[in-house]
Amino acid sequence: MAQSDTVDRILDAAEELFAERGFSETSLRMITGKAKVNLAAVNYHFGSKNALIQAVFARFLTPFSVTLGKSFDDLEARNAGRRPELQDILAVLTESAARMPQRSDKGISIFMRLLGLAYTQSQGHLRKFLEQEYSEPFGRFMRLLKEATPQLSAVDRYWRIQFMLGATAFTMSSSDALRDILQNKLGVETSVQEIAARLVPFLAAGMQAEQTLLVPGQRKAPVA
Amino acid sequence: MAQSDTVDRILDAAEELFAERGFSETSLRMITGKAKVNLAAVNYHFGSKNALIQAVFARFLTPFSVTLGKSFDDLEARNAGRRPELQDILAVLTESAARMPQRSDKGISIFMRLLGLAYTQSQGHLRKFLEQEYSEPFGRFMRLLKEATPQLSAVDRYWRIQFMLGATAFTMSSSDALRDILQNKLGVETSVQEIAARLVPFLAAGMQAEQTLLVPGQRKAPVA
DNA sequence: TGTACATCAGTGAACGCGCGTTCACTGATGTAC
DNA sequence: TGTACATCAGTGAACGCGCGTTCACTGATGTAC
Repeated sequence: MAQSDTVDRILDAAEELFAERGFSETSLRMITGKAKVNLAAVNYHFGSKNALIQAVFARFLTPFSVTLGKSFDDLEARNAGRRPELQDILAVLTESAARMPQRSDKGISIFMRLLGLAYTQSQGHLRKFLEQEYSEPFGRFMRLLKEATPQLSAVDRYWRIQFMLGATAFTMSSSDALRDILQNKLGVETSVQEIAARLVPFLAAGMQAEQTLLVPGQRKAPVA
Repeated sequence: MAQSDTVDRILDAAEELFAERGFSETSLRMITGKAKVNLAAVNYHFGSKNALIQAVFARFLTPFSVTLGKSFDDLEARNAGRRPELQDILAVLTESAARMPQRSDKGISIFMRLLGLAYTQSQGHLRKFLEQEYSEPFGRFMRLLKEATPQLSAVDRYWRIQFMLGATAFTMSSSDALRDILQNKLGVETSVQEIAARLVPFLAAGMQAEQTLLVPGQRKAPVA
């Protein structure tokens, strides 16, 4: 081999194992075993396990954020000043994800599950890394969401975005397990694209629900 | 001390640390250190770390499922044969949670975060335990949801329930962090009750969104 | 009432194990003169 | 064209550490006779 493929083999194995088991439950010995490389190669090429985790994310998030940026450009050009529709913004996200070059047929679901895990597992270093590297496309997404939901107060919008992220990250982060259950219970096969197609209307409807009315002091826990 | 309180001290410490850091990231040494008991006491009283995790869940889930069962009885009595409203079913859940006797002011948020972690972290033994112990109230909740959404196909309902669980579990499992951000960014304080009051309309609207229309073969990933 | 024994909560120290990381080393390839 | 040196990917073995668990033991309390 003229150029080493050790780095890629490590990234491939790590990506799959992290998606399957989470970060702290995946050891370097599992990764190097699956990748058929020497244990010390991870620290040689990446420096540490944490740096490897970040490299796994960078490898798929960097091209994705480029694709996403272009899709946002298209969307804004199409709308030419009019405010974008919420459903369109969400569709841009799912379509950009689907358009990514796939390393395997499991590509999108691994990708989604990793994003879910990043949010869910308490990996401080990873959250910092993602905030630093991808604040631009994330900020742009938030700005578009704000324009598409002018009727919401800032606080309502904030929480509803969390609810959306939650439904998405959670569903995608356990999508393999969920799909298996569905297949057993209902005898239906479901692709990631189909899940996304079901998710988008759910999220859009939730975001556009009637404004939350909070009566202060209402429904406090009663004294026993 | 006539009766030992070691067991309760361990459960209190474990509950708080698990909610803060997750299961595998919390060691028995942290727990026994915080509880000010001997390291070996966990294995003496519970048998293993996994059994301790299950005991933490049993301590709050068992009384909760009793309360919830009664609230479901009330709901069905009130409706007397008519089909229950979706919003009412969800409200019963949040009110039952709020009515639980609290060990501290952090009670509900710890409780919620633990449920989120149970779903999110890959703890096979815990999932099995919860399925065995609490299948009855969970099944009842699912049946009520089905009655309240007769317009949905079984597959659509299945996925939308996953989306609801996701939004809830995710939001609750990081609610402290989210609340901190909100407080910093927007200068607003938010209680768990208020988050729940915002979440319920979001979920209800999502569940009742227009039926998903899937055109087969549409929006497949294009060949590059 | 006194003695012997059983039970049980709790303890201190150690066990073996898997972890991420380090280190001295090899062997192939490229570069300078 | 040949030799000396530098660079670099990769390796095998070991390091120290924190982990969950175990074990022999203590000391207080209860029970039987």
